[in-house]
Amino acid sequence: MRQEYSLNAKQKEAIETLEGPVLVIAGAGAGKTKVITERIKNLIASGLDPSSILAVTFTNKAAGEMRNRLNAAADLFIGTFHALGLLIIKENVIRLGISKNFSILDEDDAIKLVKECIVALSLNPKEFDPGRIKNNISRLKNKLMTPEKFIADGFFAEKLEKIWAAYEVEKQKQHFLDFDDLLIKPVLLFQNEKNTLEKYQNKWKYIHIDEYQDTNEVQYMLVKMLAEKYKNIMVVGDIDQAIYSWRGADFRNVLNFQRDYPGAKVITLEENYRSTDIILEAANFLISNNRARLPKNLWTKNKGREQIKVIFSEDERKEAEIVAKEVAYLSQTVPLKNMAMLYRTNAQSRSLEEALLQHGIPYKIIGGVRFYERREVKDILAYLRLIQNQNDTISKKRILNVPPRGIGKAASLKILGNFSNITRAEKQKKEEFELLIQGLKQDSLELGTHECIKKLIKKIGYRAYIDDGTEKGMERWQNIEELLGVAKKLNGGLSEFLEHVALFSVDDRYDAFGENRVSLMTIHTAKGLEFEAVFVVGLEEGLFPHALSISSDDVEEERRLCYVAVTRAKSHLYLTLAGRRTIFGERIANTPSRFLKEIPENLLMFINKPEEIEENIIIE
DNA sequence: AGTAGACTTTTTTTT
DNA sequence: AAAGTCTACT
Repeated sequence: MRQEYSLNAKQKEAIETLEGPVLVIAGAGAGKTKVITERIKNLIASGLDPSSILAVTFTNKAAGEMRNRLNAAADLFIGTFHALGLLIIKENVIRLGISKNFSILDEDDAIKLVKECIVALSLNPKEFDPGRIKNNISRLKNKLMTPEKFIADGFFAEKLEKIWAAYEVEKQKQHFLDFDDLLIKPVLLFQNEKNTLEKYQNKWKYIHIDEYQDTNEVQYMLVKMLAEKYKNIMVVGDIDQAIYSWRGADFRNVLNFQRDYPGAKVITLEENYRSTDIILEAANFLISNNRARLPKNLWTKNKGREQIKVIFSEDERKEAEIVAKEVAYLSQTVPLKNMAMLYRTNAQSRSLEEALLQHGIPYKIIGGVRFYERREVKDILAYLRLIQNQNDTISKKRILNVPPRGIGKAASLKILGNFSNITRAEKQKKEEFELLIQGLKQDSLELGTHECIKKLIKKIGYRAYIDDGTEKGMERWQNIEELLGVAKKLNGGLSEFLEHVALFSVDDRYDAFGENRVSLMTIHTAKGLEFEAVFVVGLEEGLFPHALSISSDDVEEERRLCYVAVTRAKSHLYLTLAGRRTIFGERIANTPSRFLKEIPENLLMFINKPEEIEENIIIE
């Protein structure tokens, strides 16, 4: 992905400004990663101790790429906000009153815990959807709100507060931190202990923040605190690529940078080194429909040879079929690994996959049902979490009878401590289970994680349990083998392994130089990547922009998402749409996305365009 | 305690 | 349409 070109004047200015606050506004493909890495190189070349440099990225993938470009050796922190938070927490567990054996709750388990709290409060989980409640809690936490400070107005808010309070208590009891805690705890620590904050301020004197438009309030606070003393901070961002507001991100942080850091130098990078002029012009027209933005006009020296192809098809199957055929055709000149199919929702990958299989085109899905969330993987991880943190009842509950060892619902409740009328047989089962965990704990102290997991699988007979000879069973076993592979590669202790599993997701495995396959992923996942040929599928009202964003009046974020999608393409761009689509097993007729109409027709080449696209609704 | 079949939910995006 | 959850029966 490295761009081989000499630096332009603006880029030079950015990488040669080594002191003070700097805001770099960098459009898509303008070389922002290059600016950060080159500036870090300059800092090190000027004699600065690398360990006083901090670089925070939005994804692990971006962090990995940055580290590659810095030729690995340099000893500095490059990582996500969550990894940074975890580092600070681990160095201050005692001050924070957190058990050393804490575990990180993944989103799944966090929602489970919320559900338990809802049930414990005698509320109906159907009325108070655990996932939605968890979202609400998360949004509030990311604004540094607490259940105590929260002023509940109205029935729902009152219940929310109760559930939230119970959730926090339960987390404390079971030695859990959720993703939000990884950011909040350091901020609270710094607010309460100025000398601790100062220690970190003195440690990280030169701070770099990537994707600043996607920082939320806690992240913003954390950065502000760390940068306050020396004010050597470079943030890089692009408001037009802000696509995480639903997660609490606030692109106004970019707009406020000059207010927060008076005298900040502002550098705007507008020359794009990625796409053709045709693709860029389309992107510029599209995004100019947004009101909330800073005027910016990306330009390029790349002359495009082909228009953007807009392909209409009857339904999602035909859409996938055409896309697969086009990929096969393109593959004569463009390697598969330089092509990507991008979609709004994960569910769309299915039809694409089927068509690719039929055509025998190798592909890989990035993201989707995430690896660490697969049932068999979670089972094994639950054992490991319980070994590490005996207070973790979420994991205990999960594996008490997995594989089946005669502990049913009733016995399970008693063993988890809710009842005292335990029978002799149940008591024995309980003791056997405890013995098993103790034994495994001993193994984990004596063996490396890889060996430890192998022994665990053997002891509980897990392979026989999941690998039943069917194709699915084989696949499950393969996932376990992959997990073993991760453990072997990491070659560290159990807690290190569990941390890795908690903070790194599958998309981190994406490798631009790896196997020759087409990539399939959501547009969110594609942020920061680039491909010779890009297929953006499903450009229909209701899907993209998504119906939920239309009803909540947030189409501008969808448009930014479309802008991100379009600007991933270097030379070939395809926009496809279907007249009807199966959603929830129901055939739905769709009209073309408004985004298509926002691109001037002279940049487009229509294929299979129906006579009257507006009246493309057919009653079946 | 374990399972087959009914019933329900899913699909917005994720560190 | 498919996967997950619940229920009632063995």
